[in-house]
Amino acid sequence: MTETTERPTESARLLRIHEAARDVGLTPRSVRYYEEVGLLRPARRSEGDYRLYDESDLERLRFIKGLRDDAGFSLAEISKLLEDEAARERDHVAYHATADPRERRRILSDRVASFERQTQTLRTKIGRLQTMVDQTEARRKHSLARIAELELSDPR
Amino acid sequence: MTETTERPTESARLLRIHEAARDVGLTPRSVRYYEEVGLLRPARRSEGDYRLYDESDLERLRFIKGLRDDAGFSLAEISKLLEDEAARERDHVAYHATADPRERRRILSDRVASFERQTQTLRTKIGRLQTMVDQTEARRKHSLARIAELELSDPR
DNA sequence: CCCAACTTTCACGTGTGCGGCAAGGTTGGG
DNA sequence: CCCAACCTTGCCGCACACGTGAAAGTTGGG
Repeated sequence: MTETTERPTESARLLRIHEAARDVGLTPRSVRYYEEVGLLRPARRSEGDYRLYDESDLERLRFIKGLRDDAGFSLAEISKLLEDEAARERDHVAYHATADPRERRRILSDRVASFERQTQTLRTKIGRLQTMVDQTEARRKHSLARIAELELSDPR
Repeated sequence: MTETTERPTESARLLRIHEAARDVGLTPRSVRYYEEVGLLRPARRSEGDYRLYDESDLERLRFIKGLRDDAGFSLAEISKLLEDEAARERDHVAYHATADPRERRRILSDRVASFERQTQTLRTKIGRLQTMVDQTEARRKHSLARIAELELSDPR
């Protein structure tokens, strides 16, 4: 009965959809859409079924937005990355559920491997972008070389 | 009049749409679409209005494909980058149209600036991806640190 | 208790980036 | 000259990632 009303310290940190969306720079529609396609787990709901978001939800939304805007990943690709994240979450729970150091080491090793896969995905994209940068740089240097030639044949 | 028929050395290098598309790893449909949205200038046409592509067209198509697949740019963003490229082409023509060294230096300087803008666009994207890599790496190291702790409190 | 502002779900609309088909025209080897 | 294989334009369709109402319910301050 004393639990019927939420504690203000907790409920104060719960945001409704437009607040959450504004905080992370998205629209409510996008946030609902992400939930629709399974990128967000069903957020907590109010008595009247309003979606309520906490700080971890916001982090997740920022992560999604970062991948979409900055990295140019499709929601499908983001979904894959988030599955890994979810696996890490499950591992986290499993980690605290056990006291066996061997088990804990295994879980942590999985986490590390998961992080490494993620950086690999990102670095592949970086590599391809870098190739384009290199090509452009080569052309730039070619132009610079021609300028230098001109300077020689016709100094100033 | 002696120009009515094309020279075989030239026409042999002209590809029809499906050959061009296959060469660069696209579909004819995509190539036509890119033309439709203005990414490719109207390619040369045969007597019967067939699209004919030369090597520079293929380069352009590879450039587009690279930006789309590897870098994840939208066709709109690619369009911007190609406008710069077009400006460089015009400069190239202007370059050969003049013999004035001052003018030539100016044109080359513009080219260099254009290349620098392009690398800047690419590097911005790389930077954002790198931030994500760094974050992931930080979490990985955190996990590694915890593994190390475990090793200390419970060696083997 | 009222009401404006917010929310819900449902559903159709939009722009992008093509796929695929139809109805016809072109090319080029035999 | 014939015909299979290619090409043309035109148009409809589709998946993605939302935008935009509509109709109804919820919330919370006054």
